[in-house]
Amino acid sequence: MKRESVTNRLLDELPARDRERLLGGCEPVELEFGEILAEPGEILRDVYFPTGSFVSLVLKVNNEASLEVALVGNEGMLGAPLALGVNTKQVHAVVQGPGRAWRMSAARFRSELGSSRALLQVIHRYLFVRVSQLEQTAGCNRFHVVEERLARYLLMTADRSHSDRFRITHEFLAYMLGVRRVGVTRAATALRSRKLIRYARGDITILDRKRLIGAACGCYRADLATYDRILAPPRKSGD
Amino acid sequence: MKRESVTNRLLDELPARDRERLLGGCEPVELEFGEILAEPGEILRDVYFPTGSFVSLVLKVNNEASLEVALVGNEGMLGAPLALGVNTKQVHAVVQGPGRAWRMSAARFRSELGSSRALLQVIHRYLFVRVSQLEQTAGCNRFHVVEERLARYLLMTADRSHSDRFRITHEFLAYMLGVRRVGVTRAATALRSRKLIRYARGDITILDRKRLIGAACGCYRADLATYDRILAPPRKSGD
DNA sequence: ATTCGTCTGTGCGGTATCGAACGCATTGCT
DNA sequence: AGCAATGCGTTCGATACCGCACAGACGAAT
Repeated sequence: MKRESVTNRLLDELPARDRERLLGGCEPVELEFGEILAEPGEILRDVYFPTGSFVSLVLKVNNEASLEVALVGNEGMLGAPLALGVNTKQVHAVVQGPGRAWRMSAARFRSELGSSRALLQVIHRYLFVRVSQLEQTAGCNRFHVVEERLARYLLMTADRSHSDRFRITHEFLAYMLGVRRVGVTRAATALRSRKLIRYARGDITILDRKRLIGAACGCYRADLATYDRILAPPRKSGD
Repeated sequence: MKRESVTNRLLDELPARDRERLLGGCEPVELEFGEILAEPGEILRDVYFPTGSFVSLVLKVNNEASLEVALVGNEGMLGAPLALGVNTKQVHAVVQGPGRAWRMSAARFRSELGSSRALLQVIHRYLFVRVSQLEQTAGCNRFHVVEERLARYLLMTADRSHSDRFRITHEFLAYMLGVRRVGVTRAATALRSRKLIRYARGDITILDRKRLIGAACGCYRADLATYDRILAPPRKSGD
């Protein structure tokens, strides 16, 4: 089910030479579910390039409500804002999918940004994608019903876990979507009754990916399109 | 009411030498209400540094609903993502407050970014602020009621128009907040009955700024704090 | 085997907002 | 002066979601 030797797509974009040097400054780490990689206000010590793992960035509002503002897997990285010269986080970074990642010290990453023009360009483009997807998510949270948002979120999670089956509870989903747990249960029940998903005690399986995409709002497809358009070729006039 | 000789705060951050050279590449323009400066998918031709004017960035969802994702006045600029090497917009840029702005060609701006380290740093920090405020807005749209959001929005507009009195209709506010016009009317009526604002046919006046801040959600103050923390001194280790 | 904690399902009343429709006042145009 | 357009206010029923509460079902630990 789970593909082997998953790599990081940002690193894949780099020329072999730049990638090798970057990886030379990285160490492989195994991230565990629930691990906190950063808290708001902290100085950012390390950056992460997930390969098998993925990380939720969660915003807390009024110290009670919460909402996920980004989901970072092997298509991205944690700590990209360092490229903007700011070394603090505004949000919580929580490991949602356990697995491997490359870790590099913030200082080394900044130094690498200075040495590799290709790296800078990729990170810049990735930041742009993140902004675009954040805009999309803002609209999604405002206009789309829980069931559509849940479907979108499950698809995003499946993509980043490289599997149609993964672990996540209704409680956790509620936390990420900024709704009540009961709201998730209702939406999940609806999706299940349509045979799009199956689940039991935190073990979720996507049964019909195509139709689940249909049940999700267009934001899922829009996110994918944005990523492909900005981060994949064709390269135009340089950075 | 309206202060004279309003400048742009990003430009103000630059050393005099860099600012002068940048302004040398700019021309002053007078932006009119409703003018469209950019549409999604277009190639970005010019960047703008508003001084007296301000511009709404509006996201369209499903070609029907709409939502403002940023409000750019003399505290910011339009076209900052060029610094990320991407020259297209995802959103609509509509002039909401008429007035002056400095305009510069996208090409020249990119060239200036290469020549002025101070400029690059300021733009980078501004981008970070925009991301943070976007995250805040995403949460705001999800959790806060229309009345709070309206109060916040009026305060933001007042700040950028450098006046407690400005023109904006309920219809337009509804468009920006992503709610029905009737929803705005109800919220506005409530604020008026509390003597926080006064309005008639698109002519809005903030009567009690302090208490209006109290009526707004904390997102307004949070945005201001983020801006001051990131863009104002103290400068730390470099970009 | 029993207990306990976790995960999921259901039911109830309350509320913010929606969609649609209509009335009225002011402004601007001819 | 007359007329149309614009801006604002109100009402109606519908709906999505909320907060709270409780009940069953499964799994792990003692």
